[in-house]
Amino acid sequence: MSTADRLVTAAAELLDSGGESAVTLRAVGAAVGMSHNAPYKHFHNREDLLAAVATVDFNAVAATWAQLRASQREPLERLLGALEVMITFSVEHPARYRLLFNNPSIAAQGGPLTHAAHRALDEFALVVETCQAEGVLPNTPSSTLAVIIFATLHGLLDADASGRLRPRTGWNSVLTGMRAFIELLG
Amino acid sequence: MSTADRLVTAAAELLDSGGESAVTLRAVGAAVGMSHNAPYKHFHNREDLLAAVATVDFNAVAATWAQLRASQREPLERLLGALEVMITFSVEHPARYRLLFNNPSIAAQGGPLTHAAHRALDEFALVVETCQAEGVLPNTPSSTLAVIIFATLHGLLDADASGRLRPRTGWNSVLTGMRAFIELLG
DNA sequence: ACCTGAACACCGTTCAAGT
DNA sequence: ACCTGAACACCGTTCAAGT
Repeated sequence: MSTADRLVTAAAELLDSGGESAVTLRAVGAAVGMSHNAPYKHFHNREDLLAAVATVDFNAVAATWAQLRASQREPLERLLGALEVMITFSVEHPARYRLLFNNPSIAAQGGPLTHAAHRALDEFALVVETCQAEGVLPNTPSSTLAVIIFATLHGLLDADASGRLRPRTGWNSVLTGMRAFIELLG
Repeated sequence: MSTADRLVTAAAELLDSGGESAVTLRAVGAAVGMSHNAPYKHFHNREDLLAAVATVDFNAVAATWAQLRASQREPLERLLGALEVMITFSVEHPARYRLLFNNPSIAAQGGPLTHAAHRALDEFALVVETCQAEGVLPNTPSSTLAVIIFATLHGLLDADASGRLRPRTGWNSVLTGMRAFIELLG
């Protein structure tokens, strides 16, 4: 495992355990047994390191979705499965989820991160397309429908993270809301 | 205008001009001609000051929506108008928008902020209800439908802020996407 | 009650120096 | 090429002191 990879892993673990503010270069350096200056030999700055974490996570999510697409489950089950992957990730790694979808300054970096984000959303769009081909979802342009569905998912996750979802809807999970939403579409 | 109000106004202006990182207590203090320590006499800490900005903004949005509801426009136009209010706010005050809907640690503070957020979302739900009564929107429980619509709006705004909306959909604005979405519902 | 200025324990980042 | 340690210019927050 390269030093760069170990730094990214350490940053991801710090995000999980203490949130974004816990990811100081000093803490990252200490986690890999180096000085607080070591990250600068592998990343341009702190944001660049965080972007590397996001890139890894986008690729991991995309890979999970690709696996799901290759499975033999029913189209609608595949879509709900894809949503569940994202929901689970946001629950288990809230700070890293925010890095993926709530951080304009990091998204603006472009480069490999943008590429990974595109790849992930393309994979999601393919799952949506399968549902459309089977008549489970309306026949609007698949790229825009995928964006709408994903936007709704993200919006519900954010509302949930802010504690504004449960008291208002009574839903026991974001997935319950997404089921209701997909039913509205179909 | 009380010192507390001036501090909140200064913080809001700093958010607009330089984003959240520009809101240092030293900058806020200087903006009102006081020391960097003055805010502590009116707010518990930096987060508390930011929460006060969010509270003011939630109330302003709620007031605009209330005005819209009292107008004599068509139900669907009122809904689109309500969406446009939020879109405009997010474009003109991106950092303050993120404070309202993208900041779990601030939302978790509870108190007047949570109250203002509820008031705003209640107002939005009433606009949705009117559309349902007129048969423009499906007849699901209005509180959950309002949450779904708002979640989709927020998701599209976030995708737009991350630069991931236009290249994928070609929509010239988030409102275009919301029109497509509402058409899907109706 | 409200405000100031010094002080403290942090940060990210830069730079000279080492291997 | 990779890494270290000192240094710099910041932060939020605390505290003693003033009015």
